[in-house]
Amino acid sequence: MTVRAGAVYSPRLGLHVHVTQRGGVVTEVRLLRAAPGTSAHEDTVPLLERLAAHLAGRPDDFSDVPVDLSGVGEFQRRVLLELRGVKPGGTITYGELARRVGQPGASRAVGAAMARNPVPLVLPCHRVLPSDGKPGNYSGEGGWGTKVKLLAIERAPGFGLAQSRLDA
DNA sequence: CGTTCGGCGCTTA
DNA sequence: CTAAGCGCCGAAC
Repeated sequence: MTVRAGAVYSPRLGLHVHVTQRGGVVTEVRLLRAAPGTSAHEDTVPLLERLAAHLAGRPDDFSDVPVDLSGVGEFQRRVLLELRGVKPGGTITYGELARRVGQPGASRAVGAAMARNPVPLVLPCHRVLPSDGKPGNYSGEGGWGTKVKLLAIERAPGFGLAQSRLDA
C-alpha cells in the first residue's frame, strides 16, 4: 500500500496540519510548526480541505473518515473511538469518558490513551477536559494553548475567544 | 480560593 | 515478574 501525504496551514492555529494516508485510510495526523517539504498528494486534498474548513470555523465531525488504529492497544482503541460521540462544540471529562467505555476510575489511563492518539482532530482528543474546568494537557504542538484555540474555534462552552483571562 | 495526598487502570521499562 | 509514570479524580485541609 502506497503512502500519501499532504498538509494545510491553519492561520487560526498558526500551525500546519500534516496528514498521512495508506490506501485511503488515515494513519497519521500531526500539528506542526514546520511546513511540509513537498506539496500535498491529490488523494489527501479532500480531507485537507475539510480540516481547513473546520479550523476556519465551519464545523465538521469527521465521523465518516476511516482511521487506522492498529498501532494502539485494545483499551486505547475503544477509548479513542468513543471520541466520535463527542461532537464539535461539545466536551467531556476524562472520568466520564472512562465510564463510557465501561472502566470507571480509569481516567488516568484515558489520559494516556489521548496522548497516543495517532489522528488528532479526526479523533477529537482536544475535547477531553479535566473535571476542574481547566484546559488540562495536550501533547500536540503548542500544548494546552493549542487545545484552547481548538475549543475556541469550535465555540465550546467557556472557551469563546476569552483566552486573555486564563493566561499563565 | 489553593495545595497535598492516596488511589486509580493501563503501558512501558 | 515488579516498578514507575502518566493529558486524572475527589476528598481533606
